[in-house]
Amino acid sequence: MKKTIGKAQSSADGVQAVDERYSIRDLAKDFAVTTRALRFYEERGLLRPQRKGQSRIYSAADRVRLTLILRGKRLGFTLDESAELIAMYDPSGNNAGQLQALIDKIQEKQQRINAQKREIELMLSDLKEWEQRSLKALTELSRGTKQNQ
Amino acid sequence: MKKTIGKAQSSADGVQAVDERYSIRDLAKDFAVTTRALRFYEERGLLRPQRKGQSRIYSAADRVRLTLILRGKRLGFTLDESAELIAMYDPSGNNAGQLQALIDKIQEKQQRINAQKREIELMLSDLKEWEQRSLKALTELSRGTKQNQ
DNA sequence: AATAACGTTTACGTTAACGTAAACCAGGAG
DNA sequence: CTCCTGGTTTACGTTAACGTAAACGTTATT
Repeated sequence: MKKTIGKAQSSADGVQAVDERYSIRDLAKDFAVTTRALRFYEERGLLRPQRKGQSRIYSAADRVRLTLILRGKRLGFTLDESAELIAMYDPSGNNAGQLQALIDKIQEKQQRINAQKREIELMLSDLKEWEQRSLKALTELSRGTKQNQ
Repeated sequence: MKKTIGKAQSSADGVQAVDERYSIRDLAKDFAVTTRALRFYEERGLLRPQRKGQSRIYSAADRVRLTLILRGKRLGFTLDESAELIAMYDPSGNNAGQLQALIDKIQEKQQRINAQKREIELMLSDLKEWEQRSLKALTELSRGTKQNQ
């Protein structure tokens, strides 16, 4: 029932070679996105699958990237922001400065979310206060009409 | 130094008539939005200023609405959502069901925000873990090169 | 050979929330 | 009368993140 394409690679140059290969449909199904979206992410530089002829072939690394993209979306990042984040996550130009910058960027987002949280809490307490007042007004009104019910 | 237009209204029909009148520029300046935005909000039914000839005249009530619109934006609501919220806030079709629905809607948003908060906390703890590992790798590397610095 | 299933590229369409002119009116200053 | 300032309407432009064809190229199966 495994949906891998071709055969697994047992590369001679070590590390773990669990490099399964997925078609664009596989990824789309597994992550519940459209193929259009996947091609779009590639067009925007967020994914770089290999090619076998014309067709795209995605690796486990691509799945990780996609995971990050989608996580970014859930957090309200734009694709460009996610691109940045991924580039920093990537152990390519791996100096610690990048990592710290990444952390900073995410903490910024955290601030915004906390601010939102506070605002929405204020809004809710406002509303519940109103609710109390409305209820009180209603009961008084029903008393005014001499137990209408 | 008051930027009111014309004279204040002392309406005979009671309540508080602190109805100051503002031009579109006044509102724009006070809330740091463009006049274009204000006209746009009106076009979308979020504001309904009076007219004096062609010109729009905004009241204190309009300022409240605008406040809600902007608060909505900060919370990530679309204009349509804000429109709903404002309609519910508005003591026009004032039955308590509306109010409860409004509270529900906002609590939904609250859930989403809390979810985001959790996700971002996860991300951060992940990143900090990585950071530790990177640092450790670096120190070991420098020990390997026999205190290179 | 024909059909189906899956892939590709190219390109125009869509929604949201305004930005950015263009063209025009109204009234007060000089 | 002319110019400025500030307001108005109409309407096309813009960005983001894909959706939705259209037209066409592989295999594999019937």
